[in-house]
Amino acid sequence: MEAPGGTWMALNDNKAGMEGLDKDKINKIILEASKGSRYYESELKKEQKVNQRIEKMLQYKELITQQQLLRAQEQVEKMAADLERGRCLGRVIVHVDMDAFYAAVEMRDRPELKDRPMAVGSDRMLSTSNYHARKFGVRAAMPSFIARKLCPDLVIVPHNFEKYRAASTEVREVFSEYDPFFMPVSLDEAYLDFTEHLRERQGWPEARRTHTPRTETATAEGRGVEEGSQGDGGSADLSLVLFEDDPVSPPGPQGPAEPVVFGTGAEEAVREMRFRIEQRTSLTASAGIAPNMMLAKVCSDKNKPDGQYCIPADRQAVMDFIQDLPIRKVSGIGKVTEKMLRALGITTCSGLLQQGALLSLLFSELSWHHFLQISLGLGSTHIERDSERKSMSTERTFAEMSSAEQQFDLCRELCRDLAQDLQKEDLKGKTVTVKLKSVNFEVKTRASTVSSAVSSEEEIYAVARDLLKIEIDTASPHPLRLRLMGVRVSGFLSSDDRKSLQKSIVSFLQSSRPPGDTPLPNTAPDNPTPLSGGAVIQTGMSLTARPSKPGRSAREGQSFFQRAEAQRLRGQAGRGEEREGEQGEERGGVSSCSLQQGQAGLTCPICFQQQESADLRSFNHHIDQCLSAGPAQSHGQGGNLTLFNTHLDMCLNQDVLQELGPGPLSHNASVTASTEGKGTPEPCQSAPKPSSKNKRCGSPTLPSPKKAKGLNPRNTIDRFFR
DNA sequence: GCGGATCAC
DNA sequence: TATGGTGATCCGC
Repeated sequence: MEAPGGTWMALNDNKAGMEGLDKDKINKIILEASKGSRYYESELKKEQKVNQRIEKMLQYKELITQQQLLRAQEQVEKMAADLERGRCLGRVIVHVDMDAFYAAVEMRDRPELKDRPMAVGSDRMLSTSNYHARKFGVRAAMPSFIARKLCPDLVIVPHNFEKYRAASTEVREVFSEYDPFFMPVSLDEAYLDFTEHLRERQGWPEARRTHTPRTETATAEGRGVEEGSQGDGGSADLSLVLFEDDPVSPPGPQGPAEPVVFGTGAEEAVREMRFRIEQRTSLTASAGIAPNMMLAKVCSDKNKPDGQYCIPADRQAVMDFIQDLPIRKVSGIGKVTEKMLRALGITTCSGLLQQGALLSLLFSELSWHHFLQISLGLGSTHIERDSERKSMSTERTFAEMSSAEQQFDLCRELCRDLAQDLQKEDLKGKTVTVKLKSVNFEVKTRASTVSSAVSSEEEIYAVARDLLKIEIDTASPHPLRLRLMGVRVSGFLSSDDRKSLQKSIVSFLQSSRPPGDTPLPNTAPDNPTPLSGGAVIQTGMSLTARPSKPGRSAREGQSFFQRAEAQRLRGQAGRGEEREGEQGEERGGVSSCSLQQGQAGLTCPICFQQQESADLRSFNHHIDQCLSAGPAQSHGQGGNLTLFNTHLDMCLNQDVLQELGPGPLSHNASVTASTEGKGTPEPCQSAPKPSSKNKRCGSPTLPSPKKAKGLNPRNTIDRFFR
C-alpha cells in the first residue's frame, strides 16, 4: 500500500497518477478544506517545531570549523571504504508490491467500478484509491470529506479485509514458489530472495518455464477488457518475451491462450511471477530487482503500476542509479528527515555522499551511518523473517469526550479488547501505556511498568486507570477533552522467561508424581517461587478460566493447554487487519504436537491415559477432572513423564523448536544465528541495518561503534535541534 | 524505563 | 463539521 506522504498539508506528488487535475488546484482545494481546522492548526504547530529544529541545526553548522570538517571527512571516508569492502552484489533481492491493492480487489469483484474513480476506506479516512481517483488528487490516508471535494463522483467502498486477506494468501502462494522464506511486509508487499531460485532455474527445461494464460471465461469476472486507460496499458497484451533475457520466440500475435515461455534470468523470472500472480488473482503487481532490499524497494516503485525495474549486480550500475535518486524515495527517510536534509542542500543520494562529513557532525552515529549506506547504494542482503512482536495496542478515535466517567469506561473497554488480543497470542507484558490525544491533536503517552506481567482486562485496567486518573487529576479542574484514547502493553516476557516458566510447569508436574520417583533435574533455579500447584490448577482449570490475580509469577495465568490452543489459533488467524502475524503458519503450532496427538488422541499429563478426543477443549476438561481428583490419582511412569517433558519443550518454546536442528526450520535457525552476529559464513553478509534492533553493526567489516564514538563523542548533537 | 518524534503501511 | 490504527525505533532524559 502506498504511504500517505504529503509535505505538510500539500499534496504529495511523489507518486504516479497525477495527470488529471492541476496540482495547484488540488492543493488549493485541500488547503481550503483544511484551513482553520484544529487539525490544520496542529499541523502548523508541528511544522514550526521542525523548523526550529532545523534552525538549531543550521546554527550549529555555522560553528563547525574547517578542521573538524576535515577530520570528519577522514572518518567518513574510512567508513565508506569499509562499507565498500563489505559490499555484496551476489544476491538477487526482489521487492513486490501489489498495485493499489485494496482498490484493485474491489474493482476486480465489481467491474462496474472499473472506470470510475473509487477509493477504499471508511467514512472518515481512505486507505487507498484507484489510479483513476488519483488523477483527482485522491490518495491514501486522505480524509474522505476532502476526497469528495476533490472528486465529487468518487465512490468510496468500505473495507473488506477478508477479501484482501484471501487475495493476499493467493499471492503469497505464488511468492513461496520463488522463495519459501519470503518476508511479507503487509498484505500487499513482500521481499523475496530469488538467488536460490535462479540458481536452480538455470537448469530448468523450457516446459517448466511455460505458462498458459487463463482463458477469458475461466472465472466469474475474468480480468475483463483492459481499456488501457492507465499506466502502460495493463498486461493483457503480455509482451513478455520480447525482453532481452531469453531468446525464446514470441507467441503469435493475439493467438488464443498461447502458452508463454519465460527465460531463465532474473527479470524473466520476476516477470513470470507477476504473470502468475495476475493469472491467479486478476491483480497486478509491480516489482523491483536489485542486489539488496533498500534498492529493490525503490525499484518496485519505479515502473508502477504493473511494471518492474532491475538494477543489475554491478557496482557502477548501482552507483548510477543512486546518483540522482531523491532521498525521499528511500524507505526510512520521511517528511521530516527530508526537510532537514534539504535545509543542508541535500536532495539526492549523491548529495548524502558529498556531504557525508557534515552529516557525521550534525546527526547521530546511527543516522549518519544510515545515510552513508544509502549514499553508497548499500542495504540488507538477507531477508529475515519477522521477529517476535514487542508490543500490542489498541486505540480509538471518537467525537470529543470530556466526561471523566466516560473516559474511564472507554479505558476499560480498550483494556478488555486488548486483553482479548493478548490472549489470542498468549502474551503478557510488564509495561502498560496509555495514549491520549486531545481535541487539539496533542498526543501524550503515559507508561508504567509493573513487576509482574499482565494480560487480563482487570490487570491492564488497574494500571491504565491509574495513569488516566493522574492525567485527569493534573488537568483538573479542567476536564480532559479527548479525541483519541489508546492502551498498549509491551515488555513481553522474553523467551528465557518462557523457558523458566516451562521448567516450573515441569517441576509442578513432578510434584504430582507418586513419592519414590526420582525427580527430573529440570527445576528452574532462577525461579525462586515455583508455581504452586494450586495456582496452576486454578488458572488451568479450563479454557474459560477467569483472569488471574496480580502478583503471580510469569505466564501462570494460562494453562499449557490454553497456550497450545492459542498457538493453534495463531497459526490460523493473523495478528491484525492489515499487518498479519505472518510466520504463524510455518512455525510451531499444532504440527509440533503430533508427538502426542498422533493417531489415537492426546495423553493426559496427569493420569497418563490416552484420550480419544483430539479436541483441546474436551481434553482440557478431562484435565480438570483429573486435577480435581487430586494428585493421588496420578500413576505415571518415568518414561511417560520424560516424553511429556519433551512435548512441553516443543510446544511451549519456539526457540527450542528452532534449536532442534535441521529440518524444515533449519533455514530460520541459520538466519537467526547469522543475525546474532556470531560470524557469518555466508558469502554475503547482511549489510548493517540502520534501523535494526541490533545496536551493534552486524557486519564484521564495519568499524566498531566504540571507535567512532571515542573519536568525537560530541558529534551527536541531535539534541541541539530539539 | 519514559515520553516525544519519526516512519511505514 | 470533518484528518486512522498498529507496530517499531531512536533519542535524550
